[in-house]
Amino acid sequence: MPNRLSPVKSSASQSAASGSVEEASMFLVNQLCFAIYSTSLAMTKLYRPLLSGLGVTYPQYVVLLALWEQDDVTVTALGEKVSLDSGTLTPLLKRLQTQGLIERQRSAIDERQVHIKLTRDGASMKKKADVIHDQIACATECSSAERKSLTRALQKLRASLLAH
Amino acid sequence: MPNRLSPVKSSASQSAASGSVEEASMFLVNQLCFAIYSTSLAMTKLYRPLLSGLGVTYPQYVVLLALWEQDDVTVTALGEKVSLDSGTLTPLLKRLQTQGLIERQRSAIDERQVHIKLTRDGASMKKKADVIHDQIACATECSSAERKSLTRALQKLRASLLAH
DNA sequence: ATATATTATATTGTGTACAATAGAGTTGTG
DNA sequence: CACAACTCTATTGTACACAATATAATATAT
Repeated sequence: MPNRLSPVKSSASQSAASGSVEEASMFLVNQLCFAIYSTSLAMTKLYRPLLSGLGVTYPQYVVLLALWEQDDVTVTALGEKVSLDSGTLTPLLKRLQTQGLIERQRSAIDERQVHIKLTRDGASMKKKADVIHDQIACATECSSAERKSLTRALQKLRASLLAH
Repeated sequence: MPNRLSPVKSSASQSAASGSVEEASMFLVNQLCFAIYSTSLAMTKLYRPLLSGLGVTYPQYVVLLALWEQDDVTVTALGEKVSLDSGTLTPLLKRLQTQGLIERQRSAIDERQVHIKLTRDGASMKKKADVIHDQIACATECSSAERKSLTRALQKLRASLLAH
């Protein structure tokens, strides 16, 4: 059911790039922000089939990466590391818990805090994830030096964006 | 109500970076994919307050950018340009229509197609958006050449990712 | 000690993303 | 023409993201 749309004669061609185009930088595809946005989408799209074998999404994988690096952290500490707030993390962590990859334990010392710990399954998943890391690195068709350089440029950009 | 969490003594410190870390590239913050992901989040976070003045989100703004460049396009053509499918675009376009920024007209020639056209309001919003574009460019703290170089590197990376 | 402020996590509501599917419309082939 | 294959958009269901808010616990100030 194509909801309430008055049919009309379709006029194919139309205007292009109206207004003062100082140069190509005004075009959508040449905007830095769109490049970041669309590359991020492409990246998660590539990860999806690889991670589905582990039963996790890319954001969940990022949380696991953080935990493999430092286990037994609070939700807030984890959120700072992966750059997500409780509104995103709480349901995400519940899903990881349901899958038996992590445990959530409220601290007895400060009962506001919830400590996140890897289970045996969650910890052992690291080995399989290392393979995926290599597959993605290969798909980038970048040398290690290129990846490192691009990563540093993005880190610098991100810091500038967060400062404003 | 902190749902069913058995309280325990909190043990603050713990292991770090177990396993064979060839070098710093294994750390989350030094991974290219996380840099893209987190920079994309930081970017939309910076856009949000600026775009809220126009009453649109960043993805909606991207769609408008595409339409300012080429008006009267089908949903599929728009989707290819902004890299989104109908599952995302259909509800997004309905919101833009509700706000009176676009019109959706089913083609009489090929009734499968829906043509998206800017309204007067939608077209005139471009001027305000140009100001935002400049503000964001400023926040990047990058020179025009740096932005261009980074954009090109991301375009190349995205093409590689999409090819796999 | 008690009121106040602050902190940590959870909840609610809106808006993406996208896989999978549906369904109407069009095209190609015999 | 019949009819299968294909195209285009919409729908459904799951999972982020995040602002705003809620709630309980802790810290601070008086």
